[in-house]
Amino acid sequence: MRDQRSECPIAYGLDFFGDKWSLLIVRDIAIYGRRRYGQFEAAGEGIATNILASRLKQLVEDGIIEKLRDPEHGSKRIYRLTPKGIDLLPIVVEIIIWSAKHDPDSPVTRGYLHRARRDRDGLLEEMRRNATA
Amino acid sequence: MRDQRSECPIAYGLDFFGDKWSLLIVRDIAIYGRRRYGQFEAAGEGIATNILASRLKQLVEDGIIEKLRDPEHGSKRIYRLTPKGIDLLPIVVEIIIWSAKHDPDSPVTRGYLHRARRDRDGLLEEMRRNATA
DNA sequence: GCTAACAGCTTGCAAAATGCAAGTACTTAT
DNA sequence: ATAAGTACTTGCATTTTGCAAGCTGTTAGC
Repeated sequence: MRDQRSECPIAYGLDFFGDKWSLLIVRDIAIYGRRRYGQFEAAGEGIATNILASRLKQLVEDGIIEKLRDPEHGSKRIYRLTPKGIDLLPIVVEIIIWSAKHDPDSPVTRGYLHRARRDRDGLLEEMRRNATA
Repeated sequence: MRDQRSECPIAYGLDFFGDKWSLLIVRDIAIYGRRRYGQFEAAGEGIATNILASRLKQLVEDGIIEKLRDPEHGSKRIYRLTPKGIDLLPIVVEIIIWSAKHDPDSPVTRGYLHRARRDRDGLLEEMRRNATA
């Protein structure tokens, strides 16, 4: 358990994912289907390898993702979201909605936004299925 | 406009509020009704004064909060959420829900969680009204 | 009008975090 | 046996954060 800053639930949550990279890793797994170290590294966000390794380790320790060995390739490691990590998806969706509204160049489609508002539970359910596929 | 890390909407949003302190400031204004520098400082989270000043300045520059002079007290500054900042409230609510689920000592009440799920729009509307009172 | 207190910062510097670039260890492919 | 793939670790430079003291503008009290 992290040292707690305060008893506020927002501060509590931000102690887990209040840095930039943690939610981007969750995004990579949940939205882009990336599962391996090299894929995170190659995601194009410019993360340093020591920071990536450090964040993956922290997210595993926090129970947000899990690290498995690829049975077919001994060198490869597979990262997956745990249920605790999957519970971050509503936060990810709200960030997408916020950015779509405030980024004039946002690539988010009208269809996605429509679905996020009208069928939010359905969208989240589909994301959960994709994240555990 | 910040230097953009990538075109991903999550990365875009996190460039605005991906550090710990920014969302805590939004929380202080929206949930605790704090509006002044001294109240943010005294919120008990341990923020350094130079960081607080720097974050407030950045949030103003980003259009998330606005800074007004108290007409009745020339030294005082009043910070308020802009519409862009108010649009962060759904993210704040999702963080509260996540923390309530995963923090065994969470102070979040069952009533709050019930409302967040069954009357999410109503809760958000009430928060918006409180944030602009 | 002067002084103290209030309010909101700024500054210099130390500590911590982040990132660069090279290197390491284990595994697989040839 | 060697080269390549994969996932890191390491040393060090750079950047960010935070501490503590101090500064500037305004108000309150006398």
